[in-house]
Amino acid sequence: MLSFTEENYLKAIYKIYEKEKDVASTNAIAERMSTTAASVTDMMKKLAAKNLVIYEKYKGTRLSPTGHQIATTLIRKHRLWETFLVEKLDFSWEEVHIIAEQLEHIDSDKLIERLDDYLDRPKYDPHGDPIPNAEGKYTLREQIALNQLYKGDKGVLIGVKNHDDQFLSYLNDLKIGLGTKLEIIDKVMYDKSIKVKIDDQGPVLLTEKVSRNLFLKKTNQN
Amino acid sequence: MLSFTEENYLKAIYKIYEKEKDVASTNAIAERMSTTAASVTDMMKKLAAKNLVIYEKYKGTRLSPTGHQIATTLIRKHRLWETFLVEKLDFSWEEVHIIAEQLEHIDSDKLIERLDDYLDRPKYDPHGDPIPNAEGKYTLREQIALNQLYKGDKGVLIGVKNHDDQFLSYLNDLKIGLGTKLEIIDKVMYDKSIKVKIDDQGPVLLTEKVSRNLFLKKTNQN
DNA sequence: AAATGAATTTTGATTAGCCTAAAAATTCTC
DNA sequence: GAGAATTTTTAGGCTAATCAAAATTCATTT
Repeated sequence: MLSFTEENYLKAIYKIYEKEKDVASTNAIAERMSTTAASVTDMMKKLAAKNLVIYEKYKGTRLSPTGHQIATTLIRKHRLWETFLVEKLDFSWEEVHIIAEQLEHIDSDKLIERLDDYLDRPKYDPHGDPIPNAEGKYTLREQIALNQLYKGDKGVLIGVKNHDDQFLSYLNDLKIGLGTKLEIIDKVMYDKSIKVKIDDQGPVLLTEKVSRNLFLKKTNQN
Repeated sequence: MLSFTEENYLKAIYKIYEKEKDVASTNAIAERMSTTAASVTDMMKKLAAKNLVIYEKYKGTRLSPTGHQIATTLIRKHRLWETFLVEKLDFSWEEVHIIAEQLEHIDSDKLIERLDDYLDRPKYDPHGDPIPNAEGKYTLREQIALNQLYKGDKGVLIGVKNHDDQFLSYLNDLKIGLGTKLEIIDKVMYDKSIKVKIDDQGPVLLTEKVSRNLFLKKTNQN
């Protein structure tokens, strides 16, 4: 049985690996866990002794197959719970992360599978992130960030890169959510801001910082 | 913020108090928590320092108003989650306790209230136990143990005293659950066993050990 | 009121997770 | 490739929660 803390370390390593596609450095793990490098070194030794990670002094840490399995299960649980909170309990997408951080540690295989069934085996969570299946596999969709599109392009929002409270609330204010149709009216070269039409509403100006964090499925050809 | 462990201590004290209507002795708490009296003494000092319990050396421990509030909230959460697991995820009543022991520690007021709404504000959990409301109040029903009834009496099962896996599974086998109609066909004075008709099925013999643990609402007068 | 036995507390240790400060290894820079 | 800067590890210590064993207090009996 793993502790809450050990599980969180494995998840942190997984997340770093997802981005870097390389070993997770001690400092990177420390930053993600809001702790010190010294604590990370201690924990890596412990997890290595349990064969959950492959740790090489001064080189960094990778997940072992077992560690990887545990990490993807945590992601699966997290995203299923987020889906439950939004779909069934009517939470909004910026509220669910904190609660799911707790729920993901509930230990019951049967519970996860029943929850998955109850939600009709969803493939994506309320932020558009893929939900791994029981084997840890998930399917990525073809998606492109809004700032990569051109004037005249149209698309539907299928995911967000940033899961920040503030960012998501800002999108709520703009009435932008998953499934929202967006069309690029104009791009301002000077500051890379983009004027978009939102679900047939009047046009709105989005800064590059925002448009970079919106993933669309293109609905026009070219 | 309380730890998982501190919360469990408060719940243990509450449960002892529910039964004994008196102070909870150090040994009684130790037994419920499967720990030693020494550990309990340490913890009582800590909880007393936080004003969650009233602890008097060598005398025993009672809950403070704050401690009582926390304990009933835990019971509330536990019973709501059990209800969720049975009603929505189709678990059976003997499986839910272990999982709810974990879920009850999830910290989010909004989550509890949303869950309560989602379940249509149930008053009783899958074992027939009352669910405290947000203020910690609950309503007891008029109920009587099956072994207190007489030949010819009829009733509906509205609760069970024992929550043991084995006991509940045995009831499942007999097709006895909450809402099941029972009628006393005969009482054997010698061993206090009772012959009952179950929901219009053929009669079955129940030992006193079983009948003592079944709470009914009487449906005949006399 | 002393003695006995049970209940409870104190004492001294252990483990997990974390920290700071110092030392060591690695990487960068010129 | 030597020295500087950065990263990582080691060393030593702290706190929370636990335990076994010893000491204390309480309750009861004689």
